[in-house]
Amino acid sequence: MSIRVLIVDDQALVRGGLAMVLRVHGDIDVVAEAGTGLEAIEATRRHRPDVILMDIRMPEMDGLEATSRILAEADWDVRVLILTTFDPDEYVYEALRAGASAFVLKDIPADQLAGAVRTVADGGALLAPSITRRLIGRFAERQTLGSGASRRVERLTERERDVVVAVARGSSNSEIAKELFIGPATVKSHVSSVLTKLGLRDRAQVVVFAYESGLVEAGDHDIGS
Amino acid sequence: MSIRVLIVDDQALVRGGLAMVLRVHGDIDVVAEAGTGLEAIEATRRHRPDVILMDIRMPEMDGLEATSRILAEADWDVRVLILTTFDPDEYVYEALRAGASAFVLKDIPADQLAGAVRTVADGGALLAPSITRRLIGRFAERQTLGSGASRRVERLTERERDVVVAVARGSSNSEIAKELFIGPATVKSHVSSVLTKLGLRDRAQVVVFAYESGLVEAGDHDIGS
DNA sequence: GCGGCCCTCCCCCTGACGGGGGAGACCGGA
DNA sequence: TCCGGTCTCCCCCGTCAGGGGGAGGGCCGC
Repeated sequence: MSIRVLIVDDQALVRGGLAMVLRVHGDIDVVAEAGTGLEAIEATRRHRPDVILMDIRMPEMDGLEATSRILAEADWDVRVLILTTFDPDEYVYEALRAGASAFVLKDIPADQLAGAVRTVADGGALLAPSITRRLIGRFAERQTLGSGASRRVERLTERERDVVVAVARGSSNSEIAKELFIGPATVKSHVSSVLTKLGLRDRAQVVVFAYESGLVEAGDHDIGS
Repeated sequence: MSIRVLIVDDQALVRGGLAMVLRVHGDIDVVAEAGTGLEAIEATRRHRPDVILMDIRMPEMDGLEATSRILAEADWDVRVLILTTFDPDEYVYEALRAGASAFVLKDIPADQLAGAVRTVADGGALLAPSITRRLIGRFAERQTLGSGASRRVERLTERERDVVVAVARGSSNSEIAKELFIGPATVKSHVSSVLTKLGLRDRAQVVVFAYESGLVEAGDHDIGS
């Protein structure tokens, strides 16, 4: 069964070129084209494509907005491949947030485009090499930025780390005492030694330290009701 | 000028196959092979390759450890392309942390391998589609997880957000007063309304909220001396 | 003009937090 | 064996944080 593709770009010439490039592959079927975000939504509803090649800069709703809306309302498996000329940071991150499965630049060789479409239709994801590089950079940074701080983490005893983690969840001393099955006085003394060892002043700074050192990570838990 | 490549894999047969696949491309020069992590380090020192195809599972130091060490000591531009059979999560993240530029599976078509080597040599990065998918997933999660919390952020006034950010740096009320050029009493009242509006108890929980909602991000600032 | 919201600042009060110092018990290494 | 580190807990005490309540001025919209 062939892959049903929708091409979205405000330049008819580009759409035609892409369609031509893709049609030579027997397993890819270009079912429709659209020139604006609104048209893309409409065409998606009507033709129910598997993969959408989406440009970003377009009149009447850009590709990112269209992507969000399409993915929000689609009740079948549709994947969006962002295909753009430039690669400004914000676009990439917005696109990924919008739910795009791929972000490739228009300088991609024609033969690789078909491969990209297949990869995306297959449930895979791919990014332009330069973007992958930045994403990895951001990721690796998150993992290593605590290097200065994590050296100090090692000065803490195991129990002290337990207390730090509990503090970093927003627990009070008495709550921590219950969590760890020890007395409140013990928690106090642990907190005190943590403050001394890390050169911090109060529990709020302990929370900051915990996040910055990677001891806890955003998303590990909820806060508030 | 051709790309100098070092192939590291504990199975001679695999090394031979990879070398053969790559040698048919005129711009790629396989300068050495290694069968263990230690040999990889040694071969890297001697041959100074541009790109290293690195297997993970090997006797005498695995590929991740070898990657870290090589990148730590190299005084020239060398990039590591991890080439493995499986793709367990931990390996990927460890590999990226170790500084790898690419992570591809051995099921990659032969002709794309050369392209991957060129991409990496060019300063780009690439990941197997399934891995890219997970990485994007993690990234998008980071961006959206604050959705529940960020709705509550909107209930705060601008000044209150200023205070929250300051609190999330570990500042005391009097310090915040100086930072914002207002009186300590004003800070107190802002903090109080923040606590009320967000349903929190103390400033430590405010810090947690700030990180979890994305109002501040790990890496935005340092803590302690 | 009036009400509502925001920002600014004040009072008092309670309680949790954090500093200082000490102590007993356990464990592992010198 | 004794010493050092860790974990447990105690007391006293000062301070800062947070709750409650109030107040004046500025801005905006009705």
